[in-house]
Amino acid sequence: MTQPVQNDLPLPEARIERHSLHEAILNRLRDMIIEGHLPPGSRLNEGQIGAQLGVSRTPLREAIKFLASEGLVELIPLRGAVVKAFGAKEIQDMLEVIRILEQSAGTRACEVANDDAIVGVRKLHDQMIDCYQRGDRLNYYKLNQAIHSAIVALAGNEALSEVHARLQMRLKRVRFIGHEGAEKWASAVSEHQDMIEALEARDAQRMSDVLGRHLTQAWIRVRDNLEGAGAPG
Amino acid sequence: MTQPVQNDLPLPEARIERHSLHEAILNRLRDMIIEGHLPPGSRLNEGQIGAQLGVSRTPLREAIKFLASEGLVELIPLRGAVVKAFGAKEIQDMLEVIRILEQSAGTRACEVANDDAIVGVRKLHDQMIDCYQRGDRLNYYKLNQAIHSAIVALAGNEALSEVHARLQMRLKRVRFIGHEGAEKWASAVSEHQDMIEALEARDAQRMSDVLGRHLTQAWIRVRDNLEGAGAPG
DNA sequence: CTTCTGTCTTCTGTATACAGAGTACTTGAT
DNA sequence: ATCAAGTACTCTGTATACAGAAGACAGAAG
Repeated sequence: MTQPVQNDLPLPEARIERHSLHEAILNRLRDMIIEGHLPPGSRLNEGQIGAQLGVSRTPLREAIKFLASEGLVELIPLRGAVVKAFGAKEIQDMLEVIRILEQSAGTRACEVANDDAIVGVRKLHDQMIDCYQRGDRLNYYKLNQAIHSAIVALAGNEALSEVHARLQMRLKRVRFIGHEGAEKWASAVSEHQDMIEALEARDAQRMSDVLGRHLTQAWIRVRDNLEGAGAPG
Repeated sequence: MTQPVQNDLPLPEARIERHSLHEAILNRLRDMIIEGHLPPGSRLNEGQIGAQLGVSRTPLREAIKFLASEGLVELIPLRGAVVKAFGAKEIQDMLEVIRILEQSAGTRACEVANDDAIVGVRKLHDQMIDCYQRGDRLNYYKLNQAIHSAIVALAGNEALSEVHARLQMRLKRVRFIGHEGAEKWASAVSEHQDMIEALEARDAQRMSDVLGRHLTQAWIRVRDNLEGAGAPG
């Protein structure tokens, strides 16, 4: 790490800025958790991960503490951190809170969102439909999350967006593994279609209803894919 | 700066366990922020605070990262952490999210809470009324928070309770300074009276209504006490 | 008097060192 | 062969050391 660096070469983006190490480690750890490289319940070996990431334990531990407050890992005294494993009940509860937040945000969005922002959501929606038709699950998934975040953002409530983002982050892994069948995917797309129409019509009641239905269905879809997902309870 | 520091950390009863240092530092820092010892916008000098608490910078920095994820402090690259200063809009937004959460929780509580738990809330309420009649503002304040947390807990949704607790934590300082006048205090008590009655009657609609009113009023009460509270925006 | 610049101090960010608890392995007895 | 106790290794938690950036200050130039 403290090698004699030759400074006449630009090294376009290889170099990690001192001040961005924390963020960099955070993102790497989140990815490792979400992508299942660090499975739920597994311990985070600081020495090993630090070596793997090329940083010492000090900033790594700080990042782990940050993740602990985010709820992605759990701190166990004298035994370090383990990747948090969510049970079915916990997942259901989180999805219910997300539902509550999105319904409120959606209702508010119909009242206060400006037209340009709604057009922005429509564009995301069209892109997502495109991914659906091409069978591009990964980008569909990403756009799906982006759309939900965007709708929440339309409400113009920073705290609401933040809380929503945090919960969505925790569920990323759970939803990441869920490869639902064709008909479930189709119904999800259909719900999204209703959603964007309600939004464009600024029909708050319909928006709230369809969001409620969508999130309830989301839970059902997740639950069915939850058999051996290492989720106790 | 490297003076022999007198260990005046908690030391509540004898020995501090190795594994509890993290929690101890966290609580101390939270207290220092909530009680205004570290005013909003001020930088956290790691050396100074570490000496004051009798710990080295390493565990202190880890606690600061944790608080950053909680939203109590803000990390500024190469400049450390500063106590987060909330503007009026941010406070209003947070209170709105709390309102949303409490209304949902209150509604659900009327459906699923068991009788004993409701009796528990009633006891807290009676204690709070007692504090009101004795003019004991500090304990009134604490019981007030406890009651709201308890009502949310009645819904039996861990994620909901956690999100609610986090937001309430952030607002602790703001509400801590708010010394409202007699008539405002009286109306708050009156709202709480409605609240407990609605809960005992398991009247979900009324519960949601009174909670909505109570939280809206809470914002008004806070706003009026927000003049020179160092809150930009 | 103002402003710019070079230097010095202070503080953050990271790495390394060390002590103690946890974990696994080995050895001995039943 | 199984189980228990002792031992050695591993890993966490904390302290200290060090490099570099930010901020403060003083002196010189305009």
